[in-house]
Amino acid sequence: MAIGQPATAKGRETRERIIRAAAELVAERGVAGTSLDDVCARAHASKSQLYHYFDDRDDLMRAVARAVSDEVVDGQAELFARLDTIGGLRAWMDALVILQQTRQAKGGCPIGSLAGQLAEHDEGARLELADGLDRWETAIREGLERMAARGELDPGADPGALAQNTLAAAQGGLLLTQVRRDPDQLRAALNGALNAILGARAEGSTTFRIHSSLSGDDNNDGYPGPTVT
Amino acid sequence: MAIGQPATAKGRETRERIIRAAAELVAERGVAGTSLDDVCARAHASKSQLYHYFDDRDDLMRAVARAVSDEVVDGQAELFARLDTIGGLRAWMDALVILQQTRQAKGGCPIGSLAGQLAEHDEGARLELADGLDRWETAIREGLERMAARGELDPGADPGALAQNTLAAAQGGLLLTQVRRDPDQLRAALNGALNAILGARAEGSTTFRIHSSLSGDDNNDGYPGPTVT
DNA sequence: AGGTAAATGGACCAGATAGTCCATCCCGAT
DNA sequence: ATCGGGATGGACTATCTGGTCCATTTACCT
Repeated sequence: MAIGQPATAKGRETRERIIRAAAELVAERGVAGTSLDDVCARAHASKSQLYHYFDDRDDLMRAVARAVSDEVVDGQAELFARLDTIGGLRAWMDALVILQQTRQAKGGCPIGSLAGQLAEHDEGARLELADGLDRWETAIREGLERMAARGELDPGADPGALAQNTLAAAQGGLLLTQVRRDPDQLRAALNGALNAILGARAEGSTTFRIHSSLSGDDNNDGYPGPTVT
Repeated sequence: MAIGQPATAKGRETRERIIRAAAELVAERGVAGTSLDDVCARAHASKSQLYHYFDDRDDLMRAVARAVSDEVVDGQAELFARLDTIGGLRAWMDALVILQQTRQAKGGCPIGSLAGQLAEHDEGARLELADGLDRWETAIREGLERMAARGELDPGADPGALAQNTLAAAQGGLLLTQVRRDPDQLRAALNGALNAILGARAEGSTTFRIHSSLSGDDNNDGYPGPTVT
């Protein structure tokens, strides 16, 4: 049985180093392509250290799932804080698209990608990833709720449903982006989610056209996309 | 080097049997959890047969990716044929949700799931999966185009964008369904996509409320979901 | 300082796995 | 029938990988 949490500062450092190395390798080569020997080598650690802090391979991958979830969610914290305005929503979406562009559409969403590799194999890992998605969706929902509290959303609008929808669009868009190696797939999907939110704005808050195309550039309420190439 | 296509009927049969066995095992245990010995055992074949028809493991997995793509797309053919009406769209979405319910939300989309496991590892497999998604999206787009041709969609509506959006919603919804073990996630995501299509209907074709909630049951144009439990 | 628990080094093992090899068998064409 | 190539059987190997073990060192507390 492995130690729960390291007792010393040095121990915590080693544990973290191992998780980080494992997460990097998993991102590069996938779960299956990552061996414990590889992890040890990159972390400058020995097998005994790895098994001192983790029960087995699955336990390590669970820790990786948690670390990845934390990184994805925490990494968007500043953007999440501004999700209570249309501009903030656009900024968040832009950031996601730009990130995919810089990554050349490789890898997809770290959480979504791990899901396909771990969800059916290890229940604990599945729950870690579900927790990450929950925190993500919660951030979106709370932003929309703040908009609603300011009266900017139609009273009949459901921030929870809109947030769920937006997260699904992000995940689906990221998957299409990964498989097609085309960041535009994410942009288009998020565009659709944004239009759903725009359609739920309170009447009179801003004028907009009802039957607008989802992607037409002549649509003021459409999502023009980031300008980075 | 492996034979391209088997020369005899018996050979074709064997090759197919191997692919089917591999696809089944991959669906059950994932790519990483499937060994070639397992595949041989289930296919009642020997190693020499496997290596007679495939170059190596990656080559086999590429064939699996193609077979899975075909199965997913061909398996929806009858539903695809009716995607040119709102009722047909609903029927297709219902079928997807019901399928997830019967599978207890396990596995997600076969194509999407394979994507996370193969896309970054093997370019050929990625292309096979991309092709499957393309055929899927094409089916949706052509349905919407038939609606547009009948004048049931707003002239400004973009069937291509709506189809892309719908596919992204399906994939995102399937991923959320898998991670959260909740088929409702798919229903909600498809609901959003359907609302986008409903919003693009030609004016006057049917009355509908503009600022409707995405999931409210009091919304006649919303997507009530299948009644199966 | 000294003792105790935590942390580390690294050899070692058993099982699994991808891939090889060659002898044999089957079947259709001549 | 027979002959040649495709199809098959299945043993074999080299390597990799998860996991174990124990001796040794280091860090923390009193």
